[in-house]
Amino acid sequence: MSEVAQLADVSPSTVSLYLRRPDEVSSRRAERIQMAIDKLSYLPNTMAGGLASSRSNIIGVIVPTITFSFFSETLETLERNLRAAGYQLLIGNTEFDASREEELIRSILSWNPSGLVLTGFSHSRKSVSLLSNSDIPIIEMWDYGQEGLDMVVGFSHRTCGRLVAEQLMRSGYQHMAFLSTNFQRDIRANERYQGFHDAIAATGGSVLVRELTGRSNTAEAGQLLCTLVNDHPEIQAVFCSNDMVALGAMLECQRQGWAIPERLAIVGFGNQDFTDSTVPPMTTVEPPRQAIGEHIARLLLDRLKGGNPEKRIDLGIKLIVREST
Amino acid sequence: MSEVAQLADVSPSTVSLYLRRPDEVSSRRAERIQMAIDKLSYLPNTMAGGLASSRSNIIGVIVPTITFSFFSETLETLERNLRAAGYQLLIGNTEFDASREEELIRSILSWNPSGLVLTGFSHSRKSVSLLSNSDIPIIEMWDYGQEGLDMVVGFSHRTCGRLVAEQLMRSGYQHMAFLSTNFQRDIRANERYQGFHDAIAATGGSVLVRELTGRSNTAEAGQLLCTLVNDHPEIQAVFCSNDMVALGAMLECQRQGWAIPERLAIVGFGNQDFTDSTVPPMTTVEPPRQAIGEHIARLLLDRLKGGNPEKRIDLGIKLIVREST
DNA sequence: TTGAAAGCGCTAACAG
DNA sequence: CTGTTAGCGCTTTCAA
Repeated sequence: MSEVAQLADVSPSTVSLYLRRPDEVSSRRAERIQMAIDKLSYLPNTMAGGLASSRSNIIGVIVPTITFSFFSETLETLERNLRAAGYQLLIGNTEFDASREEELIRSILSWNPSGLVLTGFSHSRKSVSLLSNSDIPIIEMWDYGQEGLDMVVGFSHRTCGRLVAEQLMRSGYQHMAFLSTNFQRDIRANERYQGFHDAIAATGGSVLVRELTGRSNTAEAGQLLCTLVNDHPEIQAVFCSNDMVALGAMLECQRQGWAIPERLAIVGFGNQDFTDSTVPPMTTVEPPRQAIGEHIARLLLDRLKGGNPEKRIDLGIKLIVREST
Repeated sequence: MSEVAQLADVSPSTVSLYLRRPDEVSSRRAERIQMAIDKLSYLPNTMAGGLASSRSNIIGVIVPTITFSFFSETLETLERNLRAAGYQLLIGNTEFDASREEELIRSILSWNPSGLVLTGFSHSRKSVSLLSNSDIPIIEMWDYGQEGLDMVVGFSHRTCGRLVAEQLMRSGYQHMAFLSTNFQRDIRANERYQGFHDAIAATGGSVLVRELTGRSNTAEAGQLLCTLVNDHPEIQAVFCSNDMVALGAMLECQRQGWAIPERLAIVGFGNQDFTDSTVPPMTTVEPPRQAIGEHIARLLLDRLKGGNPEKRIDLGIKLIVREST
C-alpha cells in the first residue's frame, strides 16, 4: 500500500481511505491512486486490514456435510446474498460428528468472524461457552422449536413428521415404516421420526424404523425395504429420511413388482429435482432450502448494521403430494 | 496473549512459542501456560498471526458449484486431508461464471493463502497474471491434457468421451445423442462431447446434441429425450452429461415403454450412489472424485514442506458398464 | 479532504 | 529454553 501511495504521490492513509470509502477522496487523487493500483496490480492484505480494524468480512458456517445434501443449496444462496455485501463464507463441515463442531467453532472464532451460522441446536457445553463469550451474531439454522443461542432460522422437523403422518392417515394408511440414513447421528431425521411416530401412535397405527448403515445409500434402501416388507407384510407406507432413500425404495418396488402406492406408498424428504420425474411422481417434503439462506443473510446484515431484527423465523415446510401416496 | 503471559508469569513470546511448538517450552511453563489459556478461554487471533508471519493456513479452492455435484466430494476429501495438517479451506464458487473466477481469485489472494486450487484450465488473462504474480502453489483440477499454470490433477474429459463412444460402438450402436445440462458453460461437458463425437464420427456414426436450459433437471431431460427420439427415431444410445440427466432419461423410457437398452441405451456420468439401483442398473463413468482431493492434498503439502512433487497427475476414469447399454 | 502517528495481536530474529 | 525488540500492512484517531 505504501508503494501505491508513493506512486500516486499521496499518503498511505489516503490510499486506505480511497479503498474503503472512495467518495471521500478528491477525484483528482482518486484517479491517481486507481492508476497506481492498476499499475502495481496491488492487492490489499485482508489480514492486515482485519487486524487493524479488529473486524473481518468473514461469516463462519458450520454444516454436517456439503456432499449431495440440501445444505449445499442453503450455502450457495447464503453466499450469494452475503457476497453482495462484501462478506466471505468460511465453511466447516462436521461430518455429523459432534466433537468436530467444537473444534470448528474454535477455529472459526479465531478468525474474528462477523457472524457465525450453526446447524441445529445441539452443541457441546464448551461450544456454548465459547459462543457466549463472543459477541457476534449467531444463527442456528435448519431447525426450530428450541430456545436458541441468539437467532434461529428453520422449521420444525417434528411438525414435518406429523404433517406427513396426517397426510398418510388421511389416505387410509395405518401401518408405516420410517427408513432412515444416519438415524443415530442425524438429530433432525430423528425429530421427523418422532413427530411421525407420535401422530401415528396416537391413532393406534404402527411405525417401524430401519436405519441404513452407509450414507444415503439407494441400493441399501432397496435391500432394507425388501426385508422389511417381507418380514412385516402389513406395512403400507414408508417415510424416508431423504429423497435418495425414497428413490431406492421406489426402484425396489419396481423390481419386486409392488405397485406404488397400492401395495406400498412412498414419501421422500427434500423435494429434490428428480422427485417429480419418478414413476409415479414422488410425494415428498420441501424444506425451505434457499429461503433459509436468504433469511440468514438478511438477519445477519441487519444485525451487522446495528439493527435489531426478529430472533426466530419458522419457515415451515411444504408437503408436495404426488402419486406415490 | 499478553494476558495469558501475565497469568502464567512468562513472556508473550514464550506463549507464542508454546502455541506453535509446544515441545520447545519447558514442561513447567508449558503447564502454567496451558492453565492460563484454559482459565481465560484464550483464542489466538489468526489474523494477527498471519500478518506477523506473512503466511496463512488457508488454501483457497474455486469450483463452479457445490450444489449436488461431484465437486463437493472432492472438497470434502480435500478438506479432510488438509485439516489434519492444520489448513483451512476457503471455498469460492463461480456458478459457472467465468468473470466470477477473477473476482474470487482476487479475494482469495488477498488472504495470503498458502495455496490455491482452481477447476479446469480456462481463466481470464487477468486471472493468469494475478496468479503468476503470486508464488504460491497452484493446482488446476478436474481436467487434464493442457499445460497448466503449475500443477494439474484430473483426467481427460475428451478421453472419457472417447471411451464411452468406443464402448457403445462395440455394443453395436451407431446413432447417438449427447444430452447435456449447461452445455454452453460447462467446458468439461463440452470436452466429453468432443471426444464422444470424434470417435463416433470417425466410424461413420452420428451424434446429435441437446442442451437442457435449467440446471441438472431430470424432468427436462425426459421431455427433451422424448422429443429427440420422436424426431430422430434412428437414435439408439444417449450419453448424458451427468447421472441425474441419465436418470431423467431412464424414467422417461419407462413412461414411454421404451425398453432399455433394446430400444435406447443410456449412459450417465458420475457413478453416483443411485446408479446401481436403477432399473436396469445404469452404465456410467466414474470420475476420480475423491482421489482428486487426496492427490491435491498430497501435492500441496509436499510443496509447502519444500518438496518438489510431480507436476501433472492423470487419474483417468473408470467405465462402469451395467445393463443400461 | 489529507497526512502523521499510534497501534491491532502476533511472530521472528536475536541475545542471553 | 526464555525474554527483548522490532516489525507484519493496514486502520483509525486527530490535527492540519
